Amino acid sequence: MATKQQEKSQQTMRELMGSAIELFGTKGFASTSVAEITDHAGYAKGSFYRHWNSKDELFLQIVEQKFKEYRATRHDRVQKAADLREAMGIIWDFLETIVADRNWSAIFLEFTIHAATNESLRRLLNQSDYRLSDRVFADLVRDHVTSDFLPEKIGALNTALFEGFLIHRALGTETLSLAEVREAAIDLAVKSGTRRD
Amino acid sequence: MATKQQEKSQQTMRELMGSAIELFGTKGFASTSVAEITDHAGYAKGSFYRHWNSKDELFLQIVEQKFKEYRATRHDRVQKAADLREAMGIIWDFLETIVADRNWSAIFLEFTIHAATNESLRRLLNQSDYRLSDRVFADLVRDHVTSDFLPEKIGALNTALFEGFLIHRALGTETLSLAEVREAAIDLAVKSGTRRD
DNA sequence: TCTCTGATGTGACCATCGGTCACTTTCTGA
DNA sequence: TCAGAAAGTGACCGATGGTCACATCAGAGA
Repeated sequence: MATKQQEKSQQTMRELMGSAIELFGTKGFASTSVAEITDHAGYAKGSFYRHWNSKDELFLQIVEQKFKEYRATRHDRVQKAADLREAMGIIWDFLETIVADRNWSAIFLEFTIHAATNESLRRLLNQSDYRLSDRVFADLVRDHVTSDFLPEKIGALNTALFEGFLIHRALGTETLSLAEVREAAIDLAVKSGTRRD
Repeated sequence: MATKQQEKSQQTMRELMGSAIELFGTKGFASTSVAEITDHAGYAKGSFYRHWNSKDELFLQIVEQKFKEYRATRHDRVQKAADLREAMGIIWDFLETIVADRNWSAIFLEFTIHAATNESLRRLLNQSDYRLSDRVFADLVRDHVTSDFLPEKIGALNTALFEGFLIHRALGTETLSLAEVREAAIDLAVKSGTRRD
């Protein structure tokens, strides 16, 4: 179906994206220049802008792809939870998948803050394809919440605690382990999501 | 004591810093250029580098000053707490002082992430003069912790939740109110800091 | 009062950045 | 075969953080 030109174009995009993933992954978003990405892949800088309108746009595409991968390794398990605590455990298994991608969790954080000062980028990033979404979390726990605490708020508390932990890690603070944050977050969710007696 | 030259130099620094505080406060750290800061204060760009070695250095100085102000409005009350819950309440009064400085809490976040990728800047920022410190928090709650959960970890959980909330706010997510985060954080601290029965 | 020294102030200059565009090369379909 | 479209190129643009040779000025010693 695809013509030789289209094939070539997609091959170039793959090469540039591979180069970008490698460089972003080692140097971060801001510290990696477009020229470095193209040089490393053996192209001229202009080629980059044939395929993407901006560095941000390529990065968003990488984020989307990475989150798809994360979800692929975890998503099949999310519906089987019997209660809120188990649902939270499955959610934190997913979050641990992200943390395991050592460099990238810090780079997501970097890009998130970068996007916060840009209206349209911020709107894009708030979509669930590009980020942990309060809404997605809410859908996962909704059936198990017996209190009148909104499921969305449980999701928001969890993502806040998770991203706050990422900041600590990015700064090299070793006070908290992931396991401890996980336990605290789950306790918090169970406490607020269970009807008080 | 100070010669007229020293006087002049300090006056210039004050003017440049005032200009910087105003511009950072409205446009953020990255989006404010050194040339803008000096222009707005009526100096040439070179003058800036007579007084500071970098844009980062000036910003650190501003952060230090601002945290000193925050502490000044709150610090006198911290020792009076009767129990862990009350100590946490006082700590969150302090955190609310920071949140109340609407733009700046977002800008601290921006600079924190910016500093995370720079070894020496990161080390500096981890000092308590420039940041919420797990250690300072720990000292405030230590006397009221009856479980064997480390006070430092209580501090870290709190700052993580707080800074995670700042990310949500920076992205314009309105799911959580500050009051709700405060309540969750205090519950979390009381739960983990109180001996289980 | 004059002069020398060192601190303050200046703006042209530098390398680098994200992004643009006129141009060349390569491919496609009639 | 050949015209037009798409892919690839690199000089160029304006803006950035930072530098530096030079100008200006305050103040101590003569």
